[in-house]
Amino acid sequence: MIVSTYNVNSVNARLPNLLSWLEKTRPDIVFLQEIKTEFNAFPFFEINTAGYEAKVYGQKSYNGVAVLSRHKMTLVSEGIPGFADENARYLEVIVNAPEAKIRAASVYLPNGNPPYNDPDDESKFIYKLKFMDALYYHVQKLLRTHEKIILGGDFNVILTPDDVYNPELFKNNALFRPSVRQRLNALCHLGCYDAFRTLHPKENGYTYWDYGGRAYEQDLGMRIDYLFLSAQMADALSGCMVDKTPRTADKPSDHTALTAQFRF
DNA sequence: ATGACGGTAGCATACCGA
Repeated sequence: MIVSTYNVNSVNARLPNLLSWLEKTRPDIVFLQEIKTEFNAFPFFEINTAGYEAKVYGQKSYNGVAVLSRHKMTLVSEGIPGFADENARYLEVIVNAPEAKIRAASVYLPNGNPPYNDPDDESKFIYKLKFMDALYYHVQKLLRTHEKIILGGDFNVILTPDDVYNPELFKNNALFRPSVRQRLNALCHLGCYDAFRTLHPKENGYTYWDYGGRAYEQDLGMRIDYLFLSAQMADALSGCMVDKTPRTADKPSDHTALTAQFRF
């Protein structure tokens, strides 16, 4: 079984890129973030034709998450249960694959940096911390089920200095500040296994490169997209890789896909 | 600290992003 996460930076702007990658990779489950469209404008026809069912938690212009699956799935929750959020950032489903029943969630954490015109405004950062706290308590509950669980998405957190090209530059950035790193570490310590880092302790594993300044060509990137596994899911993990093909294709997202393989 | 760059809304330019 193949599971991927991909921040597409608009599913409609990325549709040819996404479809050719789906055809080539044939993942069983895909988590999408920043689809930047409401439910009614999601390209259901093209995705269904490619062989995928889609669950969509959309939003106009900003945010929006989806799960694609080649197997039957049922909706569990739009948004983190118990957390009032005006933005579409969390979508949880159950995928009934022939080899396993899997609880799966697409996650898009807030960025948290202040607007450029008001660098002292901490409100977005506070929202990020609250979102992370809500996610922590929800995942704590999920893990008590002892199910096969996978959370995938853009977590907007650089976990360690090895996960960014120049940690000094990001010292005060909302992606790297101690309070968000501490919170993502706490999530890991609940029993969420970082699929990529578990199998690749040395590789940088970057999943995002800025559009500008030839950042991709110089590998000036960061690792902010993750696949987190419950122990029951991690037991089946057989591979994990950053798939750079969608980032190298025409009209790329600024992120690329992260893919894991499982054998049950 | 600031701008490059790209996407959306909507028609000029503002907002968002990592």
